[in-house]
Amino acid sequence: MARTAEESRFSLQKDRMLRAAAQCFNRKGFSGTSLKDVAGQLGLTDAALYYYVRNKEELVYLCYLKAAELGQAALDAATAGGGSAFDRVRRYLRLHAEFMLGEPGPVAIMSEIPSLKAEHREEILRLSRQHSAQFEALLREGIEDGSIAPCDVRMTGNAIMGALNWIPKWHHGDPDVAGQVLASFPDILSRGLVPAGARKPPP
Amino acid sequence: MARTAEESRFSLQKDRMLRAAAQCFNRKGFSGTSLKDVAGQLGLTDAALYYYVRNKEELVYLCYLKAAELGQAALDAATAGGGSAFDRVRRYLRLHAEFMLGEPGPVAIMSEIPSLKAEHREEILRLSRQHSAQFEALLREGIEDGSIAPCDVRMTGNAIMGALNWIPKWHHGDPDVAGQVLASFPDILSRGLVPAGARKPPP
DNA sequence: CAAAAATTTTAATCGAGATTAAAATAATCG
DNA sequence: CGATTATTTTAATCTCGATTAAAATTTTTG
Repeated sequence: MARTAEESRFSLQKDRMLRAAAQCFNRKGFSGTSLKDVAGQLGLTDAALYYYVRNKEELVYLCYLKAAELGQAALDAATAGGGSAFDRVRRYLRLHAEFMLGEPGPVAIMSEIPSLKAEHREEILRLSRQHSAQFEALLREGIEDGSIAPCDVRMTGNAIMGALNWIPKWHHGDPDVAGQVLASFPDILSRGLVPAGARKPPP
Repeated sequence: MARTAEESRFSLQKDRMLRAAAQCFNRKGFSGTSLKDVAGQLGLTDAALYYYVRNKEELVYLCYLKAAELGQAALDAATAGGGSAFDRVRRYLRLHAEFMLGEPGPVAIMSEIPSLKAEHREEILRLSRQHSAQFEALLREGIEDGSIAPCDVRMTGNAIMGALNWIPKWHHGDPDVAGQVLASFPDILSRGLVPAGARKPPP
């Protein structure tokens, strides 16, 4: 069997597992979901999961890792496009919202950080801080180029992230709602960033 | 023993218990916290909790009930003061932020809703929806009196609630940070609500 | 102080879920 | 096809935490 084929098949299965796990963790939390729950969604026995993963903790860890990866990708994609910092922020808001609405929706689990073993926790927190820092840098850039009103970037970043991260708590897979979110969140969250005087008065 | 004295002492102890429980639930989630954890914080044995509560589920339920009560109080207090709808929203933002920063911080647990038994879940969801509805009504009022820019009130409400509810995830009891939150969140979250043209241009 | 009520502890039960090892099955390769 | 590897299941173990009943302790009351 070719190594690449082997690995691709393996990671396909593993990917399904991670999606299932993330879904469960989002619904019931780390301690609240049993391996049987996750395995059940895949039509497997709980013991089968140990073929892919060393233990339950590693399962959350991998979910987080993938979440971090996707989040980073969203941030990169938004930043890459060019335009004013404000424009890039807006793109990011859209992409992040899409991300939070998406099936695997791994990010919402961020509540389960305490369940990670110290080593993994450090790594995930580092990635998370890095992500925040990058977003805050973007805001700062916007303040300098004048496309964003001066503000406490740390707090503003936290507010925006919170609004986005909270989405899975009330969006219960309803596609109509998803549409509304995508249509309105970028506006709602970027509106407060517009510098005073840059808003066009009503006609 | 006078009935009132008896009850007040009882509820005092019970209150301590609920605070401890809420704190644990926020940290480790429902399934993640053992009764021993909660009891430990009170210097009691796990079994002692059963004197105050029928079982673990009732513990979360009571936490939620208290959270709903406090949240409602904040909303009432903000609404009572009068002023434009925008002013009332701002007061609410401040009070809600204080609430989320406060010691018992019971609200963040909203993740644990699935752990409630159907009957309790219904009640809590009802209260939660009622709270949201009231806030949205306030936004709608502001749109009508012109103090708030037209928007999708449902989504705007969700965004603001999310930003507030997420606070406990990153505020780890640091009093400095608490100060920054109170100083900036009302601004940050209300800035986007200001109608176009109503913002004073820079001098 | 002694009885009654309130509060907490001890000790025991009980099931659930994580983890493991060995066995069974399925897939792939030469 | 037969051998080898990959995947999953069975069955067993083991710990932890919820729950309960009975006993002990503390508090209150008359």
